[in-house]
Amino acid sequence: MKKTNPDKQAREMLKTAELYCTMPRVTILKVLLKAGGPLSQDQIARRSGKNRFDKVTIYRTLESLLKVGLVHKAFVDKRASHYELAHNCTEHQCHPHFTCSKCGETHCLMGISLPMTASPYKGFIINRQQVHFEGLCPKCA
Amino acid sequence: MKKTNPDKQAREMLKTAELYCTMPRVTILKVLLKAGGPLSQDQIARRSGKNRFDKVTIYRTLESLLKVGLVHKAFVDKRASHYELAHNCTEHQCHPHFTCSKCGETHCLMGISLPMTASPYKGFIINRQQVHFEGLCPKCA
DNA sequence: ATATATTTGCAACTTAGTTGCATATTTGAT
DNA sequence: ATCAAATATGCAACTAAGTTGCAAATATAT
Repeated sequence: MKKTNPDKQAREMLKTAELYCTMPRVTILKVLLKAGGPLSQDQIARRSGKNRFDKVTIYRTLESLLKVGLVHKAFVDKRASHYELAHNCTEHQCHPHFTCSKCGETHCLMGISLPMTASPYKGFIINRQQVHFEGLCPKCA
Repeated sequence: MKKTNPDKQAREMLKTAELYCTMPRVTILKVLLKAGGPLSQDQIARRSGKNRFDKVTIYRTLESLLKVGLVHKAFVDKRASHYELAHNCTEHQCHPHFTCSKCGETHCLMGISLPMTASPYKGFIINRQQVHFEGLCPKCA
């Protein structure tokens, strides 16, 4: 198992997606890689360290990453969208998320299989599905 | 099957819940009864007819109805929470929702059974689950 | 009818997210 | 390495959902 170099990895993701390789983009990708779960604009900003990007930049970066499919909008909590890397997700179906109502942390439930995509409710065409759980995580239970 | 009187029905719901029976509450309940699906504050306001309540009143009314369990927060779309009557929903589990990405309408998928509540992901206690679909409704397909 | 408990509406605020535009950075060609 | 064209950034100003404090209005029980 080779030592992963997040910086290199981020740059390669951008190059493959044919996006300009800029500092905000590299940094934000690294933050998301490290987090391993969904983050809001605000969380990303606070985890970007010395690189204090304008929130507009973060939003626009996330939009670019969304457009090329590197990132997903995972869910909305407290009026804020949370974004995560699209690893392991098809464009139609992502894993469920679990938000702890005590500590506020969100976890990705990768092992659980999703219900359907296969329930053609008379004429409805499902393009995306989202499953969100709320409760207590192991630490807070 | 007796003719339903929404006004009476709304008042009875409030009385049963031991809430003051005020005009905003009755009206908002009637709007929700008629809609049969989730509505945002804005949508409720526009469907309240001549009774133009302040948005603060609508939010506070919804909060009261939430507290006594008459109403659910169904999902968030375009940064706005959508509320619906808690008919047919336990406090833990509601039916899935389907939002059409073309016309924006949201439908309740009552027939579909939900996946789990029964997948104890090592230590996570699930208190609520939400399933949301996006795609094209029959009219827009 | 009236006192008490509760609700309403206004104004002012908070915060996520957006838009226009001038400046700065990336990139590819030379 | 240099430079022009393409693209991204940051600022300021804005939009819109939702919240808070408080005085005035309304519902309820007696």
